[in-house]
Amino acid sequence: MVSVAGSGTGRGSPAVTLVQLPSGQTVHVQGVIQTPQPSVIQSPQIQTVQVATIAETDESAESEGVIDSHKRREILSRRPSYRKILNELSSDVHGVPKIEEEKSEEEGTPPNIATMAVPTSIYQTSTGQYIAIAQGGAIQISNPGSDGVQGLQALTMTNSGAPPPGATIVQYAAQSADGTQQFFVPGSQVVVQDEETELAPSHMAAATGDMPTYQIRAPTTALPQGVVMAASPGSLHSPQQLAEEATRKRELRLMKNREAAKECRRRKKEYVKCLESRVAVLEVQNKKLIEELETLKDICSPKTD
DNA sequence: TGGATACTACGTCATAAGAA
DNA sequence: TTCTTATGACGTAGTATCCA
Repeated sequence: MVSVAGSGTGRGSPAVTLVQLPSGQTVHVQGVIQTPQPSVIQSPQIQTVQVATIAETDESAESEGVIDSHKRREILSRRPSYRKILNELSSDVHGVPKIEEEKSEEEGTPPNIATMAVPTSIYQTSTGQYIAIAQGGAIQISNPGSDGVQGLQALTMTNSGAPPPGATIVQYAAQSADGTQQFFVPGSQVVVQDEETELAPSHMAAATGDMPTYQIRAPTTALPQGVVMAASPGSLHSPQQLAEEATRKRELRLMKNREAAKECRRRKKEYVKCLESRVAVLEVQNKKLIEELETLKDICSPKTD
């Protein structure tokens, strides 16, 4: 018979178990699990209730037909965020990385992702792209339908070189540009994609490859066909302008939400990866514990020849 | 080879949670 | 209180895999 008395099971300190052998000898055994860890699968009780509710509603939906989607949404949306769960886990358990906050992501921008400054104006081109003019003058282009890395592109204003008088060469860091594109920026200027890159200074063309160039010009008398001119904020009078402003706001909101959703999915993937690695660690620990148990059994019940 | 199914990524909507 | 952000849910499209 082996009696086991737990001690030192406080958080952060390795658990030392006092094992009393049949011979009266006591052995201090240090477990491989260093802290009492909550299960990664552990979730607030409400989540379990929700799962049950989902199954129930699904069944009832089959039998009764249509269910109240609002009610279901209300039930489903009570789940705490995975980031919160993981970060709480991280604060409890050493070794579980926290999901990075937005701040840290801004500090360390991935090389392929353009810096996203807070835009002051957002415009939509005739091809459906969004042009965000940041306060610093940076122009960002977002392609709807493309992913976050390729969809958000930064334009670098390069006034250096030898642009034509009154024109600013804009480097368009697009990975693919199909067709001629034209769009406007505030200040009654027009951004026009050059048909040939020859307009760009040769040193710039060499540095950017086949990158198309854009010029910001004073608008000509006639607007080019297919160009969507966004209304300047702050000068709205007619109902049509108000409607346009509302549309613009909606597009901006959608664009922000689109990016947020992408980011959210990225974090969720990260979260799932963390859980998976945690499971792997726990499985190893479990294995070790089983081995430890076998060893103790061998010690406690020596073979009688 | 073509249809069925599964998987993945995306965009949008609704809403909880937090910030201002 | 209002605004912004984060995220679950849902529908859709593209792609991969399986099977007759």
